[in-house]
Amino acid sequence: MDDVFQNIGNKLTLSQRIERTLENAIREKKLPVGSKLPSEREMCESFGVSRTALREALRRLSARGLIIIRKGSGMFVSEIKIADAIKTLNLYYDLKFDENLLAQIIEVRCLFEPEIARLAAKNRSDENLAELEQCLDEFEKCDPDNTQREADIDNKFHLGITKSTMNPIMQVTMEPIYSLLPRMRNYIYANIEGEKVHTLKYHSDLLDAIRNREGDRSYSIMKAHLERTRGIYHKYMHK
Amino acid sequence: MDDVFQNIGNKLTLSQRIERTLENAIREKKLPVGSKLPSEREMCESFGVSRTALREALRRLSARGLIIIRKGSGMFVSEIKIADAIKTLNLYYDLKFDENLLAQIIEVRCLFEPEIARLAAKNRSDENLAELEQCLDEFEKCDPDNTQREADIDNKFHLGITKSTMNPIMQVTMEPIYSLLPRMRNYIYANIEGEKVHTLKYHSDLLDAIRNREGDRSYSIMKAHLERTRGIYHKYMHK
DNA sequence: ATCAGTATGATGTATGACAAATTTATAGCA
DNA sequence: TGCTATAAATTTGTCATACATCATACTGAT
Repeated sequence: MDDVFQNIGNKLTLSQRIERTLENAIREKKLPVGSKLPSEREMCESFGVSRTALREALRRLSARGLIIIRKGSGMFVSEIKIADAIKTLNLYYDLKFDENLLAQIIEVRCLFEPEIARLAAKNRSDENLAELEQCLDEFEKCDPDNTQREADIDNKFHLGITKSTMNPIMQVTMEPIYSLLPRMRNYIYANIEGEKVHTLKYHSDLLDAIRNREGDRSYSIMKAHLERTRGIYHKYMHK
Repeated sequence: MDDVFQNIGNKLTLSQRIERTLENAIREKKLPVGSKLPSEREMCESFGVSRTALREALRRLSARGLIIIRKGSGMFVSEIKIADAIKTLNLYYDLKFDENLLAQIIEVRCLFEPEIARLAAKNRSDENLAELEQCLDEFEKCDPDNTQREADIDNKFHLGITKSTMNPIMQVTMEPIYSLLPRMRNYIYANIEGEKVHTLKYHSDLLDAIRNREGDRSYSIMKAHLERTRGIYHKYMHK
């Protein structure tokens, strides 16, 4: 082990210790979600620290999404949302962004989404179906010049299929992928002449297969759909 | 639209505006990674705010991993790490944890990892191979009573395969899944009598297939490997 | 009972002071 | 000149106090 000598002089600051204490209390559900924290004055007293140190700990916790602070009202244990993690991932991608990113995303989608479509056909609920139908409808009616909105609806459709797997981990896993797409809207097939018709056909076929619980067919259609996207990328984008 | 009257009173606090300003500067790389921020005194002056407000903004940024603060030294723009996002996800799972989680994870792995194995066989480098070989070796030599270490090495092997796809998005996408596994070590097949032999065989076969760049075979072995895991889960764990 | 105004308590910001850690400058020496 | 040890300056961490701003509960008049 190389890390024998580490973590000894690693003194945490006071506010970090406070942060950790509160975080553990939340993790162990001594402070359940939705509950109100004591006021700053009270916590200062019970911790025996200044308001400054306490507040800086609370700022950190709120930045991480563990608590929400309402001015004049109080502080509450917050339900951590996937969105918090996705925000961090997005920031990561913002700084790591390179020209290969789009190709890599398409590759991931080609690999994962057909399987997702298969599972969705098996597990979908009627509500899922309704949502997908609405997406398709919106997509159909959408102004072709509004490529931004088009891409958003496209995205929502695919996310809807992922939700239909009824496996929340699946959704959490794929969310960051989908959240990456909007930022590269302008590079995406949506604004390639005549592509909307194809997308519409694929989506409509997919919906049909999922409605009838045809797993293998859903798989195939999704595969063809994304492979076409990949082809377009290589033809038009990849210089 | 129902939201005509929304988002007007939604005033951000001063420290939040400071946070956002600095965050944007980092995103736009006006403050490049590794660069030193001005001192608190200087920023207070240029922003025209108190030290309190500024510091609370800085605490938030450091909590989110955008900057690191060194007492007596200064503040520096930090390279955001995937680990930051994964920490948030882990917190999320900590609070959302229910008995279905393990089954859901296994399902995701059954769907995704065979495809990953196929791609890994195609794209792996010699370095990837060496890492996988080392994992296998360690796994073989590992004390069977040390199920914790065994599970960690197992994990590392699978993560190594994901890395071998040479697609960083793939890695980022799967990392949270793998990071979930250690916490459920005690529920996992590792401590089921005689299971190590099977795992070893699967891993060794997988390595062989990946070495020879046999994509389809890698797919099949991985599928069988994980389906066995799923079977064991349903047999032993799922009451 | 309804509504306006008020009192109270919560968080947000400002200021000044000192502590603690680090870096930089300085003085002394070889 | 170059090195070392000490001193000084700089920077972040914490404390204390005061006041501003927002949300809610209370009060009282209509």
